[in-house]
Amino acid sequence: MSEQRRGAPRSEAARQAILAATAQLFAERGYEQLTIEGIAAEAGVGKQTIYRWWPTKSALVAECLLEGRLLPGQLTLPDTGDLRGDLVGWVEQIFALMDEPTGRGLVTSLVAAATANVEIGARLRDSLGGAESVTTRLTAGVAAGQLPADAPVVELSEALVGAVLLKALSGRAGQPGDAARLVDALVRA
Amino acid sequence: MSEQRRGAPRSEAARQAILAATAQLFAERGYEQLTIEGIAAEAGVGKQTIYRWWPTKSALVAECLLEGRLLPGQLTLPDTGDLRGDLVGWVEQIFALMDEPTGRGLVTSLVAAATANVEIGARLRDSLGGAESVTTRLTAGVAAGQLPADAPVVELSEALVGAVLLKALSGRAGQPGDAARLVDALVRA
Amino acid sequence: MSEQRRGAPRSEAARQAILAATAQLFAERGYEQLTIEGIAAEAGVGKQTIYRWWPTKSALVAECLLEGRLLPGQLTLPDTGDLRGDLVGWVEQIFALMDEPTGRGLVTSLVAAATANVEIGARLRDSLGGAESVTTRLTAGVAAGQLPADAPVVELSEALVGAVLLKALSGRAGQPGDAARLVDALVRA
Amino acid sequence: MSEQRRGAPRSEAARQAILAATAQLFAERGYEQLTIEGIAAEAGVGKQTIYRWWPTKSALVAECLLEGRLLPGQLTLPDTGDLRGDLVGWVEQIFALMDEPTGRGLVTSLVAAATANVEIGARLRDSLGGAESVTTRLTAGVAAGQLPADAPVVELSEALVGAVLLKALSGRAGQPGDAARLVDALVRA
DNA sequence: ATATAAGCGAGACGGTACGTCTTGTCTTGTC
DNA sequence: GACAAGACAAGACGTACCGTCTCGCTTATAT
Repeated sequence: MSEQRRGAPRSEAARQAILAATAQLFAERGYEQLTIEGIAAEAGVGKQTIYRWWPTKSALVAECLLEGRLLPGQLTLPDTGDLRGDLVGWVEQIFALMDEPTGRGLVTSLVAAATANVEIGARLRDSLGGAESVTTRLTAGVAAGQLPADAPVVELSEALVGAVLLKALSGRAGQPGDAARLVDALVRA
Repeated sequence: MSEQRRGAPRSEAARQAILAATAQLFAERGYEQLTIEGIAAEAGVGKQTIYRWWPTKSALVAECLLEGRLLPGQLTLPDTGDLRGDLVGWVEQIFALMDEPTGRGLVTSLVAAATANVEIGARLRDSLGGAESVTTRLTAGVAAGQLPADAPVVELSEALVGAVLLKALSGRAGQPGDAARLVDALVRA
Repeated sequence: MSEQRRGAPRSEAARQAILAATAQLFAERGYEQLTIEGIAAEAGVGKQTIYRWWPTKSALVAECLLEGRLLPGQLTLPDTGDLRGDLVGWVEQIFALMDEPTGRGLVTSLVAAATANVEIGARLRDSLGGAESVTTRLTAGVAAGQLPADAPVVELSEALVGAVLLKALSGRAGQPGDAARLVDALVRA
Repeated sequence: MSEQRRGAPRSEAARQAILAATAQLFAERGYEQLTIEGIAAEAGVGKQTIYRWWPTKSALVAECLLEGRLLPGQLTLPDTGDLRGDLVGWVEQIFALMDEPTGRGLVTSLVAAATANVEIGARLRDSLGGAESVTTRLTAGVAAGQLPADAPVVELSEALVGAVLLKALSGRAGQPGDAARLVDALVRA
């Protein structure tokens, strides 16, 4: 029954090397400077091996993002019970990240990647905030009575993440008090 | 007294031709596919004339944006007295624009340009919303008593524009009702 | 044991097309007007394919010269037994060639190429005269008793070829009797 | 009667600066690397001032050569009474010059210039040897009875200079004894 | 066992665009 | 009107990558 494929199976070692090289070069140089040839050389792999499995540079970056190889892990939004404090802390973390040149490059590179690939955009929204962390946290806030029962959690989290991205793009991060003011504007009593 | 420059002055004709060609090719092909060589050819200009006055492709795009050559003019946010209605209509216009492939390309291209150049980012925030239209409209709403006197107009307008951009990036525009829900989430009574 | 090369082997078709294009454009326009870009276009080849195998324009021309693609074939120095007659005839042929604009361009272009590349100079000396034809002919003359046994054949042939080149450079070819006078000055008695 | 020209007369200072700059850059970089822009910059002169008076780079070089700004002055062929010794010494001087990289560059650059401009070729033949020095010296030798009365002085001097040039082009200068052998081959008792 | 396929590293290939350099012409204001 | 300065259209330079295409291995079924 099973029409079994012949020939060598895909090399997992090559796949790992490619994704690792992509993540490293992305971090070092950013999305624009990322080249397939550079990745192939760094990974010790033929270019064809990349083109065989990923149609575009952006697809490759999307897979890295999905595997969590691009974003630092500590950006998680905690739940200490203090909704406002948690949100402000999280936004401040992101602003601090964007104040280092490294961090701003990371965020703009991710956004650049997102402009090239809707899937990266969706992924980025989810992993930066969207469904996963912010929405969850807001929903918890509703359950805890810190937000009205009918609070539009999805819209609020998109607005929060969007405002952060916009600040990243326009290089406006970092003013002390910004984070608190933004959170208060969206999640006020 | 007068620091007198010598040599031929900058050619305004060349400058106009270059900006016009940039705007046209940007609209036709987007930021990524935009090439200095293509612009020079389209404008009937030597490449050096471009490099003499603009250091990068992104600076050239920034100047086009500043001169209003990239964004359709009809995106202005009106003031009919009905704050909520005005905002919802404006967001719906943007969502409608992004539903056409042309429009989404335009917005993502602008964002891509913004990732390459902070000035473009700032400009984009201002011209899409930021200070200029949305903030003004919200301030008018405060004056009209439709918003509390202490409403954080700057933060709210950044959140609104940011949410719109985020939807553009993640390809999520267009669900009917989205615009209204977003506006209500931010500017509720 | 065998140092095995990997990757696609060099394309002989591309090599032939490049050399043919070089020879054609050299004949049409001369060495100075020869451009790598023009050769690539004429040959239907990427520029990099030229740069991959030849370091400079002059190296490319040297290879064409080595393969006999630049000089007309009929310039051979015959051996009819009449040493003086053979030499005079050969010099007259060259002077006649240089009287046409094409011919003078060819020779000055070859010399221009030689100034850029010692190898071309050596090649040119050999193929125009030096070791190959004139020396051989003079040696035959020695054997036939038309020249003294200790005649400095190498120096004489260099002097003959040198004098011809010098006339080519100074545009002095073509006076009837010049060829005979030159040969007599060198190979008298 | 005299149609009097109006306006400023040609600036001799500019002319001198241009020729001096040309000679210097020619010596530093050679004919191929010589650029009108470089000369103008070095001379502190507008490009147009060069184009106004010289049609081409080669005409400019020709004028330098004519004014003796390109060749070292010590290359004169002396007349000590010893014809063979004078000639051998002169050829050895030239060979020695060509053994330094500077010297070979100088000669090949002059030849390159000659390929671009017949006038330079004629000038070069004359100033390196032709009419001026070698022919004169050989004529003196005839008068002194060191050469037969009917010796073809013009042809011999062209052959001598030509052989030297050919050696320069093919990079063959410098073997000790070469100079003597060459002179003996042409001017034997 | 022996075909038959596919994957792989390597790298040549036809292209496109880069950013720089130079050409020869032109346009200023100064002398 | 010559001059220094320098903008301009044109186009070649040599480099970097693109995405495709051979090569000669090295695995894996499938016969």
